[in-house]
Formats: sequence, structure tokens, C-alpha cells
Amino acid sequence: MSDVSEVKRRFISSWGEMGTCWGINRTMAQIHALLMVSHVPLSTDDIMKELHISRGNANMNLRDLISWGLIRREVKIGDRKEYFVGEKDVWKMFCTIVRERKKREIEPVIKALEMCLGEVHDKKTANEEARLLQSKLDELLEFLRMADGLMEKISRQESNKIVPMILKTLK
Amino acid sequence: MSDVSEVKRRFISSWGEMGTCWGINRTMAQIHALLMVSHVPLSTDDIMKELHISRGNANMNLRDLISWGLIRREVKIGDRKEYFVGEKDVWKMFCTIVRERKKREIEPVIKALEMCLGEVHDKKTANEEARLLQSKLDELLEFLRMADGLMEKISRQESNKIVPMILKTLK
DNA sequence: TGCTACTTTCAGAACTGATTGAAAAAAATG
DNA sequence: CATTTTTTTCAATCAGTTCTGAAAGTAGCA
Repeated sequence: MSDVSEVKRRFISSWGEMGTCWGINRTMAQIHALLMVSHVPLSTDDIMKELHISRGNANMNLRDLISWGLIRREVKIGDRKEYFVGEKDVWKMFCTIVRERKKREIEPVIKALEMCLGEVHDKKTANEEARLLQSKLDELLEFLRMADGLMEKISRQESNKIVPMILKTLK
Repeated sequence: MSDVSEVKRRFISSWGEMGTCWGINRTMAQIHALLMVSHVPLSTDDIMKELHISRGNANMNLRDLISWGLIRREVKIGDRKEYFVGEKDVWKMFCTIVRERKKREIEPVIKALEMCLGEVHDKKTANEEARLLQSKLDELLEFLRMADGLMEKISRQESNKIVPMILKTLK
């Protein structure tokens, strides 16, 4: 019984570590892990107690997880508290993360590159310097758009059939 | 002329921002950007001057970029200084990043999950709690192994033909 | 070998982002 | 509407990273 809790705790800790190196805050990843392996909805207080974190911290990260679409609120009738449940389908969870990272990490860079390119175009100083910069930015932009498209399509396929198929295709 | 520098500066700044939200330090991403759009090798001093950073900072992040395989040293004959050049092929750069992130972000979680699962197995307390945890961890592990395999294969194809092909396959 | 040019290291400063906890706000209850 | 319960906010604090700059280390050269 407490052995299982021990393993859970270990999993939560690893998932938190992973979050850290993915640029996601540790607590957010830990809450996510906790809700993934919990088969009952948990209240803010449950989460505070389990992870030894403050109310404010729990609240903030729960909001963030909801805004990512990785967990959702759930109300129990006859209980004022809010409860939270994690997305149970691993594939859906993955699609959500891909979509969200695309939006937060890829799209802004594409926009910025487009602006840079616009400006290089405007300059009529068609010197070597400008030409080289432009071709490099073009190349990067084309690449990022491709990555963007790939993430878009993968994340829209709400099925786990696609990746195995791709894997077969690739040598 | 200085217009081009202005655009360069903008690009470097965006790339640095991107680094930040990818969990990579800002300066490292900026140096990478600088070397990507520079058509000549740059010395540590060039980089310090361009980005207004200290020698220690430049040195440290140059080391890190080399360890990622994103830039390399280059020596000019008759010059004691070290110069640095960025990988010019965008596709190769991408493969490097995928490989590196897989190694740093996916593999450790797979190892941790395998350990957790090993422990759940050991416990003979075959209660509901343990069963549920095990099935969840199994699911996550299977998924991560798939992602790992995909990253492995994509990053081994040192060609930009693959992704367009995949894109065509997907609806 | 001593001189010079350059690179690396590292202790502390500065910065950034995460966390707390108490107070304010909001929502449910009777 | 007053009371109670729960959620949200936010200024202050804390922790972890990054950055600096000077000192130590290394390597080429005469």
C-alpha cells in the first residue's frame, strides 16, 4: 500500500524533473503527474498536502494546466470544493502538448522571422551582406513552417495509429 | 549597411527569446543565432562585443554549443585566436537538436519510468491501487518509447526529404 | 626560458522566475 | 443578507541560474 505511494512519489518526481528540462515549471509538471496517476479527482487541498506546496502555488499551476488543456475542473454535487482530473488518454495528452508548444514556441518565432525578412526586403541596399542574411532567414523560415505544419497535422490526428505508420515508412 | 545589422540584431534577439521558452539559456541561443547568420568565423572577442557579454559568459556558452554539436571551433593559420562557426545546414542543425533533446529529455524519463515499473512489479501486493498505477505507467512508457523511436529515425535521416513525405502521407 | 596572446575557471553579484501566505474577492448556504 | 467556505490575487521572499571580471592556466613564439 505505502509501497505503491512510494512508486507514485518517484514517478511524480521524475515527471517534475522532465518538466524542468522541457522549460515547464517543476510544480506544474508534478501536479500533472499526480493527476495522471490518480484515479479519483483531487481537490486543491489534496494536492497541497501531497506535494507540500502552498495554496497560491497550487492555484496558479492548476490554472496553467487548465489553460494548457491538460487537466479539467470537476464538481462533486453537495461539495463546494473544486476537484481536478487529468486527461486520461495519453495520446490526447500528447496532441495537446504538441499543439500548445507549437503555439507558444514555434509560431512566435515564425512571426518574428517574417518581420525580419520583411525588413530585409524593404532595404534597397542589395549588398552581399543583405543578400546572405536574407537567404539564411528564408531557409530558417521555410524550415520552421515545415515543422509547424508537421506538428499541426500530427496533433490533429487524434489517434495513435499515425506514428507507428510513420515509423514503418522510415527505413 | 547598418540597416542590415539592425535586422540581424532583431533576429538574434528573437532567437534568444525562443531559446528562453525552450528552456535554453538566452545567451546560448543568441550566440547560436549570431553564428548562424555570420558568413565568417567569429572570435570570442567578436562575440563579446556584438552581444555585450563578458568573456566568462561567452566562453561558457560557446563550450555548451560545441557540446550540443551546433557550432564548431575553427583555427586560422597564423592566428592564435580560436574562431567559431555555426552549422550551416539547417536540416543538420535540426537533426542535432532532436537527437540532443531526445538524449537529454526523453531517455532519462524512460529510464525512470522503467525503474518505477520494476518496483510496482516487485510488490506482490496486487491490489487495485497497484494495478491501476502499473497500467498507467505502462501506457506512458509505451508512448515515450514510440516518441523516442520517432525522434531517433527522423534525426538519422540526414535529409530534408522525409518530412515533406510524411506531410503528404498525413491527410 | 621568459614573454605575450589567448582561454578557462570561479567566487560573488545580479537577475529571473517560483513560491509563500495573508488578505481580498467570490461563491455557496441558510 | 450575514456567515462560512473556497478561490484568487499579489507583494514580499526565496531559490536557482546566469553573468561578470579578475585571476589562474595554457600554449605559441623568440
